[in-house]
Amino acid sequence: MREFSAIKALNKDELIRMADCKTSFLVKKGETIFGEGDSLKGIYCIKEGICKLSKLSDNGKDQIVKLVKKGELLGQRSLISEETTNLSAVAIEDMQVCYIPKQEILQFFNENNQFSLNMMKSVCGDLKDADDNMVNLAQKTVKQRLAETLLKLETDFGIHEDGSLKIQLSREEIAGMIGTATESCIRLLSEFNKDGWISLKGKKIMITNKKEMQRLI
Amino acid sequence: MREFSAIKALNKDELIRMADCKTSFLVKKGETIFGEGDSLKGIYCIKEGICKLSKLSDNGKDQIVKLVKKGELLGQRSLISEETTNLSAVAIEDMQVCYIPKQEILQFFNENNQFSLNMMKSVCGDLKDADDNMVNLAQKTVKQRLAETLLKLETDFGIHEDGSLKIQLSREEIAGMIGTATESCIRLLSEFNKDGWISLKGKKIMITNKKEMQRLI
DNA sequence: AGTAAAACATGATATTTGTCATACAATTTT
DNA sequence: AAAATTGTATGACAAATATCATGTTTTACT
Repeated sequence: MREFSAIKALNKDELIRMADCKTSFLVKKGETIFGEGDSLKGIYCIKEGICKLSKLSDNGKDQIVKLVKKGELLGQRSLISEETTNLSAVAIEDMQVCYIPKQEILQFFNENNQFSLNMMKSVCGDLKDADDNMVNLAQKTVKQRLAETLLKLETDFGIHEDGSLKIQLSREEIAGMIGTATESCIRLLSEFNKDGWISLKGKKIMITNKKEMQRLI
Repeated sequence: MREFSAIKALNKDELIRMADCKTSFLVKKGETIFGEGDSLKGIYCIKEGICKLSKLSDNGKDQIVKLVKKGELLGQRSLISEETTNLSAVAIEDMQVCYIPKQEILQFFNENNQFSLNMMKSVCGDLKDADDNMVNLAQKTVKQRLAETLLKLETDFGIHEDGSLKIQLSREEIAGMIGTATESCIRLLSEFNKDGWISLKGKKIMITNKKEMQRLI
């Protein structure tokens, strides 16, 4: 029961604790948690790992809408709207995920207003991010978007001891975040590398001149 | 009191009815309801008219994120998140708007779960729209976005007896919706006109070949 | 009504970005 | 370990779009 009162606060740590009383399951890198158009009977809580929420466009490219990490929920929008999902969720690294049935969530809604309010805040946060993102996609150059995305990846997911980004994305995935062709993304990464803004060592990306990159945005 | 129970359902009509017990005020075309970064102490309910929610980008262009019409609320996101607004709200035509203080809204949240749930659904709907929009902005051509936007304007706001769009937007505003330069927008409208997909009579826009436009998207 | 300002339109040109082709490197499979 | 697949890289070119310039039309103003 202690865990159930914890979910009401919807803090990341507490949410994970609540999730502990659920049996979590492993989702391996590249595996799908749910696909576009699935109808969900509950939501998922991420106990470990990162996944991408993306939507396949008609031109065959996968646009990444959001990266979701430990302590966050997946599928709330669909559950609340009582619609099928508009996005797919695919693991970017191995994950531990647990499932909370719809029924249980609705019970929280009814029993505790603070829970509703917190859930609403979370969705509102997503909405703000989406709006900001829209403006960037519409008004900024690919170069600016790449710089901004790299900086955001650093702040959101941190760096290793050697300074390289902890999160590992393929060039195609980075392109999918900034909304450009993979080749363009690769080209710009090379350019940033030559300019000394970043340093590319194999798969690893290290931001070496944050100032200049921020100035570009 | 009947009106207060009505807001809990958050139907558009009922919401307007509730708003009736508030004194509404006139906002003239072009006037601002709130600007970016304002901190709101309540939300607005639109009883009549349409406004645009937009964000000014660094390049000086105004990106329109959403058009809001009769029966919809303004400022919920900011109120729920307890943050300053990230968008500005400007009237596109003369409006009748009424103001509901924060306190009153919070009371509804506490007293009635259905109200919370409905508010949440509304925000979730906005989030879905925003996500879809992101994908369009990132992956579709300006031409496709223009066609899609025109069709959406027709379904969302209807047409006059002569078949022309009821909503009147400047070329600059249309450009701001699809995320392009005003000149590019004008050029494409001319092209659509020449191709017989639309018909331009002064300010009026009439869609004359819906099929072809849908095929493009 | 006459003037100023804003909105609309279009051409010429530059820039950005996408596409296609090809090559090499890294990873996975057999 | 070899072969096959996938990811990364880069050049050449094409297409899309932005920018700048300029003219016309419409709207707003006093």
